[in-house]
Amino acid sequence: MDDVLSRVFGACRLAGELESSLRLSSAAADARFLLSSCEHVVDAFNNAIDGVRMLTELPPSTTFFGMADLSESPQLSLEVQPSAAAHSEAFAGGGEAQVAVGGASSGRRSSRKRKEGSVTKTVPVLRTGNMEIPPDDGYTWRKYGQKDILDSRFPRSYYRCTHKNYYGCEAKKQVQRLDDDPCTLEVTYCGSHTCKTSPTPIRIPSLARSPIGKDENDDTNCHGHPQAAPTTTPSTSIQLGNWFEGGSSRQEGQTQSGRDVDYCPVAELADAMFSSGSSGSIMDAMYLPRPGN
DNA sequence: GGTATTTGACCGCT
DNA sequence: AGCGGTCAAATACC
Repeated sequence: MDDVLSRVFGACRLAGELESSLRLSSAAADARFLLSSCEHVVDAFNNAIDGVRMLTELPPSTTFFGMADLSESPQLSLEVQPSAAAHSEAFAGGGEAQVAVGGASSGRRSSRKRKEGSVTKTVPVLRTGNMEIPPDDGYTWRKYGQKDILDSRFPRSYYRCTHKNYYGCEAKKQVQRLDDDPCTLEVTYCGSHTCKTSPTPIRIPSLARSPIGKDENDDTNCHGHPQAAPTTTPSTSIQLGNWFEGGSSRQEGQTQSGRDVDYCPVAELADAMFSSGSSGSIMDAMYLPRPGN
């Protein structure tokens, strides 16, 4: 119950902070920012609604409240099936996106192994100069595979949560560039981030080879954004910072000097302020159409 | 030296 | 049998 209330309060706070930021900054003139900000608020409320539904044992919502209108936008549409955990992840990064859960987002791929509860989200590739930056989803990912897909010009990349070994986090995602729109990525999230809910890491000595000194006393988790867990909610100004960047500040590997970093609020703030993005290198390889394609 | 990425091989599902 | 997903050795990077 507390968790549900926290979600509600968190959503209210997000809305209030959005209002404040719009009053205080020139962000109001930025349509992109407005869109992603509104999405974030809607997401927070829907997360709360799902929590309430679970409490009342009503069937989970099949559509996000208010999203029907948004779905008419060419920039954003949603198609959701039950899975509160999964959909909360899909929204971790905000930004314009299309979301579908349980597969069949495009109907193009059979995705036979796509699990129930998976969330498919299409996100635009952000361009910064010559670089194409995938939007940040707020988590840290480690690439574990790449595969040529039968009817796709571009390979599909497979990522798992960087903290899999340490927290036993089973979250995974697949990233693939769309054939018909190379400027768009289709990101499929599978599994939930246990690393975000577990205050204490799962100690598997043989597996926990990640920076022990850093993680050992680190009660933070692998994500920098609040999901619906207000107890670890960083300041919204940080989130807004990421939104301003199109959420591109962090992506695969959340690296600093090439290594995974569990960031503290200060580092996060600095990151948000200075757009210290490190993404791109991994995805670049994926984005480049292979010769012959 | 430690960690992340790449990539060929393997496994299981359809 | 073909394909998608994952593993793990090799390699790259810091």
